[in-house]
Amino acid sequence: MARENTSRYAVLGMLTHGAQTGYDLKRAIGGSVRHFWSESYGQVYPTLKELVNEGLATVVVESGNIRPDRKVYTVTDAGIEELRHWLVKPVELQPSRNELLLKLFFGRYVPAQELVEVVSKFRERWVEDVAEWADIQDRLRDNMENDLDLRNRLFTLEYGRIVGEATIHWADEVIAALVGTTGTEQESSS
Amino acid sequence: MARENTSRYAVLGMLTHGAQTGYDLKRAIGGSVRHFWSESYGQVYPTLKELVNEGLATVVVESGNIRPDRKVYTVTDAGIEELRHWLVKPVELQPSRNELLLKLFFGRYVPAQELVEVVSKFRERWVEDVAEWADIQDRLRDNMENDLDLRNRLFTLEYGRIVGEATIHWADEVIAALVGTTGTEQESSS
DNA sequence: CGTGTCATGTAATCAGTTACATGATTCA
DNA sequence: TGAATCATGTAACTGATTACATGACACG
Repeated sequence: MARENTSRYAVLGMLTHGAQTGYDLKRAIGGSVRHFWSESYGQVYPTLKELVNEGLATVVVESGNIRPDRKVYTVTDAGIEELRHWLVKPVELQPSRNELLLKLFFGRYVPAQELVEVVSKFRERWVEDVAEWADIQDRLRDNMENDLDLRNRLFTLEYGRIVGEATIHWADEVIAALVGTTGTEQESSS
Repeated sequence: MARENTSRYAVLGMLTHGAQTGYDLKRAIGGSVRHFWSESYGQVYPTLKELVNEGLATVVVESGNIRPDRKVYTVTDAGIEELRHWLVKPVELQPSRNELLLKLFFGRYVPAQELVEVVSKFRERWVEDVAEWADIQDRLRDNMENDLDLRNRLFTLEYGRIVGEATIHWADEVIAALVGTTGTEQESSS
């Protein structure tokens, strides 16, 4: 089964959202979509080359005056079509690997107190993330550029908020339950 | 930075939870932890070999009477120690790639109606999953084997329920917002 | 008699990160 | 003067999946 190379679409999409160079692209991905996507240079540059080979983008080299040659990429109509085609395909079920849950599952090998600490740290990270996203959400709404991109972007931020709060809530429950059993002896030798 | 080879711990952990052979292990992972973990044979067999090389497990070949040689693995004390060591380490922040959010983010290139469909399918899958996990949760609680493993396992199922419900709730909001704008023209040509 | 289960594994390939390599310019 | 930013890329490696290869037995 063709494993879906989603990086292609992330790159293609960001090009339609104003990014022009590989460097640009990487920064843009580290910006507005960083809470749900990431790419490395080792992925971005080869992908751009491929897109050009396949006619989904064109490149113009801006050499001369400034620093290293700047390669400015532009999406072609075929590129937009490719993006559209991907957009309407139902999402693949994500690989679903959750390391924290795996640790909890095998949790009997350490004292409850240790589990509490691991879950607490996990919780703290979510608290920070949710706060950050809520912040971006507020600033975006103030900007009041009332277009489709804004609406869609708010959806993604809202996801972070809702799912994040649920995660925090779950962590609270788990911590409470574990603290309730502290003192209860965990199996501590094989 | 050492990328954390979590498969090792999944394999190690499942060995402590009753799995004995590679085949076993794969099935066990496809069972009780399938909603948050998965492994392929191509990962399981080499990992088992490594664990033995590192003294974290031992293997006894059961040849003779039955079909192909059955290789029965057992975790050593060092293996349990290794598992413990991993358990108390804070979880790495997950790569966080969410394809659905990426699609929403680039959503302006397709009509709102199409987005509604993509989100709806995503939602449906979560509804099924949550129902399934709630089911397992109920059955487990009835079994009433009141040990630590049960408690920890219920935590993982509870995660699925809470986060799943939040996800469904979010999807409802998004769908409602999108349906509210159907008819509003999306940009449909570059 | 064919399908499913038990049971092993490897080779090819893919997706992705990290580290390396280079180098000018700008700003504190 | 030294760090940050702009800007390119490649090579090595890792983690993981998929497809392939083999084969016997049990059950309907």
